[in-house]
Amino acid sequence: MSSLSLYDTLSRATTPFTPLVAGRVSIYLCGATVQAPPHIGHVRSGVNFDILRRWLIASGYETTFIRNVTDIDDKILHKAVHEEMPWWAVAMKYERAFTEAYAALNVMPPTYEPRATGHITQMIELMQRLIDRGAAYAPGNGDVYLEVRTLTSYLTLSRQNVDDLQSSEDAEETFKRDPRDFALWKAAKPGDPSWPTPWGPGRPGWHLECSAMALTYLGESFDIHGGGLDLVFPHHENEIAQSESAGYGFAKSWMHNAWVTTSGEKMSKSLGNSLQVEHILKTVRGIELRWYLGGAHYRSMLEFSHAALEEASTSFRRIEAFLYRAKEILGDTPTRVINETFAAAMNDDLAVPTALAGISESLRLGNIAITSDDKGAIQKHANEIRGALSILGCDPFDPAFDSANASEDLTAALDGTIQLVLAQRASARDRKDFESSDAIRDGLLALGITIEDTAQGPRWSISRTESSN
RNA sequence: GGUGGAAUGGCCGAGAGGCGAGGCACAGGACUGCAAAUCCUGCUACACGGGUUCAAAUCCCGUUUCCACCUCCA
Repeated sequence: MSSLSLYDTLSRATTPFTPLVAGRVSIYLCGATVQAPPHIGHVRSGVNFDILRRWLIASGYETTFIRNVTDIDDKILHKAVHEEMPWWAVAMKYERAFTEAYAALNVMPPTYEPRATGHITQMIELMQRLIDRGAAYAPGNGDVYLEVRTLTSYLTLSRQNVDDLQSSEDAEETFKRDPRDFALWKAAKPGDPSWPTPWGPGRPGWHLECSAMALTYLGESFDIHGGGLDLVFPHHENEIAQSESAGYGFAKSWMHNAWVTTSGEKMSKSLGNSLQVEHILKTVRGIELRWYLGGAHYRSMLEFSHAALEEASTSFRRIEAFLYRAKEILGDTPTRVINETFAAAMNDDLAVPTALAGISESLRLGNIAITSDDKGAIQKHANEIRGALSILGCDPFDPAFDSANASEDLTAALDGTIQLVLAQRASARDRKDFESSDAIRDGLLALGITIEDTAQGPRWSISRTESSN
């Protein structure tokens, strides 16, 4: 069996993964800044790293997965003014929206989900340490800055030169010693929320929370730090600067997911609400959206289109239909088995698209096995397909998706009813009264019930009701 | 200006020196009373121009087009 290799943004290479502590993996993922409802780009990140996590767990690692919520930030404060709500109500509202979106897509809840505002003490301790070590300074107005010029290394992740950075226009009116210095802490302005510190009341800058929380939950160094590609600079560079200046090892490797784009462009620029998760979920089920988002390689741009989303839904339903049929024939839910083809693909930097080709092959063989009534082969392929889908978080038998379980009684009653109707149809067909038998089939179809005549007799299923867009 | 990424068949999307990834769509066939589902067959591409090589979608040089980041974006 192959072993896992992952691409590391820092070294720009795919190398064998070796955890700091044998058998254990620690991951910190930059989660949401809760200032707006999630769009599908946000949850792609969640899905991509959820697949990583599931694969690590399946590979036998004990996994600690921290995904933060940044619940204090300029944009949240602006939004609070705009929505005429307290900033903390805005943050909570959108945090819930993210939680719901993650749940709809079967993204496992993190081991812990720390909020920035719950870690002010840790941030103050970290700033004090940075000041003591001469890496940070408090100019006296209440701000605290990290002094970039004192760093022995900076911008190693994005491989830029400090001198090449375009400095911000408003640099002259700040208290910075150098325009590239960044704020660890911001002095309170009138009306802003603030917390007391040795340097005066204020609130966290953007980057500090992640360094403080990673230290709190994962320790001085940990295995993998993840996030969206756009966080490489400045967010992750500044996290590195803070944590390393404080004397901590910090992240051993870095993983970044690519964006979902529209018309070749990154989403945020011209985003209406049409690409919000909530809206997309009116056209496809969560499991189908996940299949779509997780199907592309995590480092490839995913060019969103409704047609492509529909295609993903179609192909997923085909796989799902096979699993349900297999379950009917076998009389038992398939188990989860990881075959070597799938494992090899996943071990190669989570090559999901390659893994998908393997699933297609299993599906074909599984369908052939159904035709030839080879129960052993049906079992084998159904198990392997379910095993693969479970890693991708798209297992139709997962309680998160398997709505049939929730209404067993109703399903049984409906099945009995349909069987009565199908008996009528069968006798019509025996009489060669196809007009009547087709009328029954069409009537059921109009109610959203699809009838298929198989070698094992007629089979019914509920068609998905298109709520359209 | 600096740093990265991308261009593959009607469409989506992998791969990274040699053996046609895969899917969707479409066409033909098998099966079927007809459908549906399923299977089989067909369609066979790597932005452009050079070069290296026995062999290039893949490596090298150049070009074009597009995208991103460069201090508060997943």
